[in-house]
Amino acid sequence: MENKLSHTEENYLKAIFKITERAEKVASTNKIAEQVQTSAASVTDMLKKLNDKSLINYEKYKGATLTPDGIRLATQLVRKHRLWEVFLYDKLKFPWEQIHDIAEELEHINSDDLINRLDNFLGNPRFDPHGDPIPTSEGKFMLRNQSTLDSVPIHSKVILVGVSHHSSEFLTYLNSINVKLGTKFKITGKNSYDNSLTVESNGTQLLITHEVSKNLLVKPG
Amino acid sequence: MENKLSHTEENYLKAIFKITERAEKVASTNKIAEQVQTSAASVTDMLKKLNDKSLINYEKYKGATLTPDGIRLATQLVRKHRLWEVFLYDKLKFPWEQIHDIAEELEHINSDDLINRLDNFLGNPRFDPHGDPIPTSEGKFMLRNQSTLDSVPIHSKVILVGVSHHSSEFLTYLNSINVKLGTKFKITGKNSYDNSLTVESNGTQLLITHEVSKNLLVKPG
DNA sequence: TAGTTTTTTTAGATGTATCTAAAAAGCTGA
DNA sequence: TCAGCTTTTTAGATACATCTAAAAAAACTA
Ligand SMILES: [Mn+2]
Ligand SMILES: [Mn+2]
Ligand SMILES: [Mn+2]
Ligand SMILES: [Mn+2]
Repeated sequence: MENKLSHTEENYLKAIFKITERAEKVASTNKIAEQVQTSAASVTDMLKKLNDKSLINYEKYKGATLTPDGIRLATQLVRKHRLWEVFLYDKLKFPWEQIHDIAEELEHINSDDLINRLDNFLGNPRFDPHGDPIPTSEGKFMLRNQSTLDSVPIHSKVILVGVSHHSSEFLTYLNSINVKLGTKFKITGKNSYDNSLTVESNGTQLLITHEVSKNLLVKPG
Repeated sequence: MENKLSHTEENYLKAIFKITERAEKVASTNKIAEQVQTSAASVTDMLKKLNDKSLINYEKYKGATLTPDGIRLATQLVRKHRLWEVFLYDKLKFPWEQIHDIAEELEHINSDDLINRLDNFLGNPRFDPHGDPIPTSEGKFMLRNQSTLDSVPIHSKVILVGVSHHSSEFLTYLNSINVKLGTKFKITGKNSYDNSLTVESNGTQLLITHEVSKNLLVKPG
């Protein structure tokens, strides 16, 4: 029935999943190219191939969406990625800014038994170290009520529950201003010129640029 | 200085390492082809490439040996393979016949930090679940005094300390006759016709074929 | 609507890893 | 020593993943 996919094919599926997960209805060639860091021409080739394998729906000039099979595979990849991140963080004590890149490789190891044992070994965690929900082996997500910090009203009190980028640079910056999951913020000011915020956190005032605030996921608290 | 190697290149290095580790002085094209399960023609191509990268010494029709750089890389691969096997066995409770194939993939994950943290997390084990010694991060092996079961004299008492094949079939067979690391044997008979042995183990008599006995590593005890 | 710009696809190459078939080299035993 | 067998290499394909440049389609916008 189903042939094994190459790492590359898997990374494309995950990219399309990420893009269509939130706003976008279809994943455009250019968006995918940016996500997997390759040329648009390469993406077109791969979209044809994944379409032939019935993992995506793709028509020339109309972008791609995942089929049910594609969704299932992409969700399993996300599950593996996030469980490995928990392993690296909880068990091997890696800092949160170093785990994403290693998990990007570990997620391609192919064994359902392995990942289910790992899940169990880790105590069936429901969120990864960046606050993202971990799909169950049936592919179920636990969605959480969250907003981005740039969208909450002035004077609100919120708690950081996630970050939408996992890059080492971004997370290292958050470390430097002493911001981590669970950190509480009170919005003390909004600058409409550049959409930056002033917030109170751990008893100190911080300036948060829009570039940063739109990647911080918070809930009321 | 040093470019990253592909999984394939790494598997060839490990194959040459294994072949030249014991008896053979050089690894022949055919031996390597058998080890990595490919054609002799493909091996010739790869030997040229690894020679160009100064990881092996190779001359047409004369087989290959590892250079110091090649030895270093192959030893690190063996270290990674065996440490992952310990993880799968000790932490995830996989049976010993299922760990080799998964470790074959995990060994290619590229991070010194990862493998040193894993080593530490596992309590710096010195042997893997098949009884093979685990190289240190400096590439040092702890060699052990061992012989193959087919070479010990009649009436000897020995303990199983290792197995030289990690295939699921072989290890499942050992499970079926209740043989594991630490099992004690007393050689009660030798059949010179087919080199099979009769041994006493756990209070029962077992017939061990030569094919099996030459893959059982024992020490006196 | 008719440029103009942006996005996407096609065409044509390159590099890696593989294969089979055929040629060449090496080994061996009468 | 040389004929025949074995081993290894070469030659020529294929498949995959990638690229750049050019062409085509779609989307803006004046
Ligand atoms: Mn991640
Ligand atoms: Mn990946
Ligand atoms: Mn093994
Ligand atoms: Mn391997």
